[in-house]
This record gives sequence, structure tokens and C-alpha cells, in this order.
Amino acid sequence: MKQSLGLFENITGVSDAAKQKFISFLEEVKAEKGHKLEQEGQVSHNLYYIAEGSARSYYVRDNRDITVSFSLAGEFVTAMHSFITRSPSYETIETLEKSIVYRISYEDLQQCFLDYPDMERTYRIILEKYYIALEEQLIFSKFKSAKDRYLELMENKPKIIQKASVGQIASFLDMTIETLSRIRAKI
Amino acid sequence: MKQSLGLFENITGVSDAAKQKFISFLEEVKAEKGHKLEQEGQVSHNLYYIAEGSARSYYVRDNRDITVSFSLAGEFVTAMHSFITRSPSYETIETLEKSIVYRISYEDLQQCFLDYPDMERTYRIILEKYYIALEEQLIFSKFKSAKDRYLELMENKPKIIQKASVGQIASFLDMTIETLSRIRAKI
DNA sequence: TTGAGTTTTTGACTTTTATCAAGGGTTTGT
DNA sequence: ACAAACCCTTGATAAAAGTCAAAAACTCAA
Repeated sequence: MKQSLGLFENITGVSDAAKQKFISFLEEVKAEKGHKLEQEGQVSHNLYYIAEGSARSYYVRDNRDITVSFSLAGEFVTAMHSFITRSPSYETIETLEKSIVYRISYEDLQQCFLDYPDMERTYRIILEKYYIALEEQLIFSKFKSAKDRYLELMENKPKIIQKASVGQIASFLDMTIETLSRIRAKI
Repeated sequence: MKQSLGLFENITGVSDAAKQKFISFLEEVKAEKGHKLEQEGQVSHNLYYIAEGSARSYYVRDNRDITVSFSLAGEFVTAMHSFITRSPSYETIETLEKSIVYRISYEDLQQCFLDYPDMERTYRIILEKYYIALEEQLIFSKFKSAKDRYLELMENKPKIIQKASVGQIASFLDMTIETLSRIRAKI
């Protein structure tokens, strides 16, 4: 049920007309575990809202798969660089488990912005929140040891520890699988 | 001269009326080297545009001063977390050299957004660019050695190498002063 | 259920970077 | 010009994390 997805639950300042328009553009995607929402090499055409489940963004470098971010239910995700610049993505986004996501295309989103400035404002405010979250992640990575980075993840996104593999978590935390395994052994 | 600051040079899609309004809010600040634009512990009230010179954002942790970012002429800078959330800043922003910056207050910027949706769109687009730049920085930091991180900085922001001290650069690149010194010795 | 394939853990060793300490330059104020 | 303070470099050593290799544990399909 599109209406019940909870997307606008914590969002104020958007007119009902704008909400309706936005929701009318949404397309539901039911994805099995490991389903690729966006693929490396292709332009990312959609912004996703995760209603249920979780996802992982990663790219491949020197045959190694490196996790850039994990996204949980209630969050938005896309291959930002590609989505914004309309150029091929260097990252792939896949579900970590059976998930329900809603997507809106780039064009439809822009249309919403043209029709409803209040929708553009909301998008802007969400983007600001994502920006400072990213900034915090960068600052955090600067002065924490491998162990502290793992403890922080356990604290903030414990669900990830359950859903993702050691390799996926290790690359996200910027350490080897072995190091992560040893850290876990000591806790 | 406010009109000649080049702020809107590469920006299209903003009406002249919006530009005029924005410019009318700008306040010029001529700062000597080391002048603090924003202070840790206080709410960051302004968004800055660097017309001439450069700046550094940093915070203090365990008595060490850790550089978060360097900003050059033509770029915007603020203590984003504080500016957005209206809570005290954990970072300080200071000029790296004699600089000319223009600032607009949070309130005036919001007023611009209310009056001119095209201005809000432009802000949103700039924010998106800053977001992907930050994302790239995070990805980059994930898989590069200390030496590669330094070479990358030399490539992308050579001016920083001249203007900032070894300590400031080292903390930005997430390594000790000694490691950076040894890297420089070998190039 | 079994066994092939995969993922995770463990061990020995190496590399990278941090830490501590000392020395050499620069800058700055008197 | 001189000394104090600061900044940068260099060296010795230590700690953290990476690499390589093999064993153990788990997964899943025949």
C-alpha cells in the first residue's frame, strides 16, 4: 500500500498536493536478497526509499568489492554521483535481504520540484541531513582505531552486523577481514 | 565591489531579482591570516563565500587540532552541522591567509529561499555537488596509503601544500607529522 | 546426510604507520 | 643580533594492521 509506507511520517511543511504528486510517481519494487537496484557502469535513474529491508552500496576495485554505505529501512539511497551528474555510476546498490523499496525517477523528481517548491525544500533539508551524516562519518574515520570503528557500527547500526557478511563490513570499516575477525574474537 | 565577486559566474537558472536580493544580504569580511570565521562552541550563523584567499575547518580533540577540510577561493564554507541544526559547532573555521570573504546569515538565506524558489534550487544543486565531493573524499580515504593520499592532495589542491603547515596537512590526510615529513623527503 | 564450495577464524610473519626522543632550521620579539 | 619559541626532520623502536596460508565452521544443494 503506497499510502502506508511511512515516507512522510516525520516530514512537515509539504502540502498534501505535493505529497500526492510525489506518491503518484513512486513505483514499488519487491526485491529478493542480493537484488541489484543500481548497476556500476549505468546511469543511476532512480532515487530509492527503503520501506522494508536494507541495502548496500559498493564498488569494485582491484577485484575487491568495497562497501561505501549501508542503508536501512526509512532511509533514502541512490548512487548520488551518477544520479546528480547523469553519468555512469561507479557503484552498485544491492539489497542485503528481502526488501520493499519505492523508487522515483530523476525526471519525475525534477518535475515535482518544478511543480512544488515545498517539495524541493524538503528534499534540500533531507540532503542537508545526509550531508552532515557523511561529514560525521568522515571525521569519525579520522581518529578511531579499527576496534573503535567496529564498536561504533555495533552501536549505531547493529542490524548491519547481522545482515552483512564479514567481508562487507570489513571493507566498510576500512580494514581486512582478518583484522575484523580478530576484533570480534576479543569482544 | 560586491558586484564583481564572481559568485554567480558559473551559475545559471537564477533570476536577476534573486541574485540582487542575495547580494544585498551579503556582508564583506576582510580577514587577516588566522582570523576565525566561526568558533567551536558557538552556533554557526553564516554561510561564507571565499572570494580571495583560503580557509581551514578543524576541531580540537585530545589537545590535538584536526583539520576537517580546506576551502579555496570560489568555494562556500560553513560549519555545516551547526549551521543546519542551529546547535553549537564542534568545529572552528579560520583563514589560512589574508582573505576576502562574503557572508550571508542563516535567517537571510532562508528568507531568500522563501522569496525565490530558484535560489533554493541553486543552493540545492550546490549542496549536491558538495555532497558528492565529500563522498569521493570518503571513498578515496578508504583505499589509499599515506603516500597516495598526499600525492592526491598535491594533484587536486596544490595551493594547500603551500599555504598550510605540515601539521595541518598531516591531520587532514590522517597521518602523523613525522609520516608526512618522511613522505615529502622521498619525493 | 553428505560433501563441495564458501566464509570465517586462527597462526606466523611482514609492512606500514605511530610514538618517543633528539637535533637542526626558521621565525619573531626585544 | 640574540634567544625563545616554534616547526620540521631524522632515527630508533613499538604498535597496529596487512598478507599469506591453512584449518575450522558454515551453507546449500544433490
